[in-house]
Amino acid sequence: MFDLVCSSSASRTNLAPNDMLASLEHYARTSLVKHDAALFWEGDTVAGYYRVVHGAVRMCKLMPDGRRQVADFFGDGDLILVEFSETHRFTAEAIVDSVICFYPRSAIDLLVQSDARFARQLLGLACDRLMSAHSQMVVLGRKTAEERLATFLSGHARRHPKPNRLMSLPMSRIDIADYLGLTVETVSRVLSKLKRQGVIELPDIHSVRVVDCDQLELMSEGEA
Amino acid sequence: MFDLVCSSSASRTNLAPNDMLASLEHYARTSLVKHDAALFWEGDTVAGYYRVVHGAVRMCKLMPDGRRQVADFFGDGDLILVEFSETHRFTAEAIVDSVICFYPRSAIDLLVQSDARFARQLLGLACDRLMSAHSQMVVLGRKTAEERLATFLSGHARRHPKPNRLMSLPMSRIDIADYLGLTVETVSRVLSKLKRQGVIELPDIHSVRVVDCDQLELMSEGEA
DNA sequence: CGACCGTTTGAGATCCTTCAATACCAGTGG
DNA sequence: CCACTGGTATTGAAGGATCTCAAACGGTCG
Repeated sequence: MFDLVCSSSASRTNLAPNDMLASLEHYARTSLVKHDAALFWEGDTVAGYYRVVHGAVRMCKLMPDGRRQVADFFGDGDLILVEFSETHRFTAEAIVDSVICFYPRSAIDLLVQSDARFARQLLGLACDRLMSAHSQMVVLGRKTAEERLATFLSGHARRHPKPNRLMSLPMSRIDIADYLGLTVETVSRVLSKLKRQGVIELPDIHSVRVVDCDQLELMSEGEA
Repeated sequence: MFDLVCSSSASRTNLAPNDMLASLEHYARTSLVKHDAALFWEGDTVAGYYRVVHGAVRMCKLMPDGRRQVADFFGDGDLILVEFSETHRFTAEAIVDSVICFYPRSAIDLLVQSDARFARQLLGLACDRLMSAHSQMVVLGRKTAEERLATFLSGHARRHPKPNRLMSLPMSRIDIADYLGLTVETVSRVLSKLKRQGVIELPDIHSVRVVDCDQLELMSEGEA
């Protein structure tokens, strides 16, 4: 399984987590996390940091009455950047069976303290994530259901460019709904509408083919 | 005016920006930014970093049709952490006449590269902000108008504890609306309702007294 | 004073949610 | 092989929270 640790390539950011974490591989422990199992729960003590070697992870928060918000999705190669606080403020769960690499907190902290270049790279990663988070606020605060789905799909297409424009959506409709601040029904309705309009195709439940990428981009900003 | 640079104390985070930036004061330039004037615009080249010495700043994004989302507010002492990208992805504007300190990018970059401790502190700041951003996603994606206002007010009260619970809201109702993903009218209506219920008082347009803090906290999670 | 701008309040419209029914698919056991 | 079952997804109809449009209010500044 260890060879999987260095197998990923497509990162969400321009940074290379593999380079960045190369000096940590000595301390890393890789494990398999089953579908819907948690990497950690909100309230848990921060024991270390996780990287998705292969699979998919959602980071979410639950309100007392059960309402849920998915703050972010992580795919192959992504480092789950957590706060420097004592306890986790969010729950991380595997969307599908995933290979997860764990780095003890002490190792990361030591490296951050001693290696300015490493700290710089982590900082860059954190700033990129912060920017993405702020962009997502525009989605949640100001966009219509159709614009939200268009933003989600075109963003996904941009991050995971595929030869035939067929990309996989490992997460369920509920996950998408909770990520976009909508209900499952609305997500389903809008996807059906986009399909009817010929903007996308839905070969199977976890696949989307973006037929008209430009149109999708326009829709994502309400310019269609 | 230079003495103002070191005057602030109440930070949003547990880090001390003043300590952190002490070694940068040599390169810093302080200036006055008028009410509603921009520190920088979306699309501008990132020339450096800004810190609010005294005053208040909003960071926001505009959609093509004029819809606006305020991603964050910055108060006395806050460092406006920007991405390491070439251009600004958001616009920063002064909410009131503000004293703003500017640090050239080269100086910060150099320090980040050379001083692991400094980089570590910036990283901590970035992670804190990231966490706040994720929390705001819950607000924007899943909370009702009443819960949003309650969250905003109790969060503000927690960050700016005042002896008589009288805190200032320098931003306009529109700013609050654009921060919470609501309309001005809804913000106004909910504030009136909270006032009627005796949870808050509104001595003047830019002041709020939190009468029942516990109730507000409960309301912010939909447990009232 | 009077114009202006931001805020508050009211009434009707709308988009999304809620509730409900149906469809679909994989797995299981007869 | 097929019926059964549980879970997820889709589709429909009705309701509701928030938005939109509109008017009144209130403070500020010339």
